Amino acid sequence: MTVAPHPPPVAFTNLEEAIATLRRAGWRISTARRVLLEALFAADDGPVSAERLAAGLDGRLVSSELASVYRNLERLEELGMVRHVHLGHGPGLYALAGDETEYLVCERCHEVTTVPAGELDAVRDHIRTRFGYEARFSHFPIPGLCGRCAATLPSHAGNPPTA
Amino acid sequence: MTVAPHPPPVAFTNLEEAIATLRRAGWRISTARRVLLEALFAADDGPVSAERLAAGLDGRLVSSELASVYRNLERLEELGMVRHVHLGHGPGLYALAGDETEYLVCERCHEVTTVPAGELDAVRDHIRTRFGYEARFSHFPIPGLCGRCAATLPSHAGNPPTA
DNA sequence: TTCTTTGCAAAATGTTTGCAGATAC
DNA sequence: GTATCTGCAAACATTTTGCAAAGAA
Repeated sequence: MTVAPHPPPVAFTNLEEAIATLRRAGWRISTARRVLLEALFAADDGPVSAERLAAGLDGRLVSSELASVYRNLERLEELGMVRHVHLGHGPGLYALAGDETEYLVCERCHEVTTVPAGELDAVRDHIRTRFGYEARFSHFPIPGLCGRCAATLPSHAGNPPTA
Repeated sequence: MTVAPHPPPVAFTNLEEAIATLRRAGWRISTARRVLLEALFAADDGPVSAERLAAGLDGRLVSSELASVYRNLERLEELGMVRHVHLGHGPGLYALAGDETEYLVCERCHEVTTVPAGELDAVRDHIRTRFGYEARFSHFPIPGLCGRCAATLPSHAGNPPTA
């Protein structure tokens, strides 16, 4: 299975632009695709599972076939219009590219801390300099322990103050 | 400054010590468990899937039941003697705790860069200071692009086909 | 008309669970 | 003797695939 590269900037800010982009890329615009894009645009509470997309965001929108949703998400990701993250052990969660929010996830209490794009640039710079590696925390999140859990933990090491 | 992340330090350096630790924790030492520990100690080429452990590292050792392997790995992990990583989309990979090697994985070519314990301390410090969060890269790796792929990639333009 | 895409069903993959019998202590 | 563990089979969750029919261009 293929993991998408850095999403190229396929410009689009609304449904019609997205559709135009797909047309330009030679895609046929089926109902299933239009509906999937609508769901992606309508998903305002962060990345969404394929299942929830297929269910029309729990019934708010027209629902569609899970298999087609997966197929289209995969191709949209290759195109750079969609990305997906794994927050913990559940299903992958998908979102329109462009929102490059990153995540810190607590392994213990599963708290998810949202990190606005750019705030990890210093970390990325460090990793690039040291390891020649262009880190991207938007596919897998950064796992670890939130301040609270780290403080609670049977302290065997210098654990962080609850910042 | 930064010390071992998550797993509590359950001390053991060989099979017999590990078994003694389990006994102390009230575990019964079944053949399945002994065999699993043997496989974990014998796994010298990095973290191993449950399936490969169950297969006695491809036949080199006695094989055992996959379900039991999962059950025991889970409990060993709770005890802090085992940890697991997800490198890419395959099965989880397990290793004895103590080796806190971390990983950088290229999303493009799947190259895995091994990072000796401690070398990401600066990154961890930064994240702790900034977000009050004790990062641990040994469960999910840091994803991104290796130097070669990042160079190949028309920095955020164009869309190379994913292999 | 032609080639892509869908919908459905079935398979594949990775992991978890229920339970009766085996086994460590 | 008894509570823990195992082995097996079946369930489960997520994702992928094959294929005939539908539909976009």
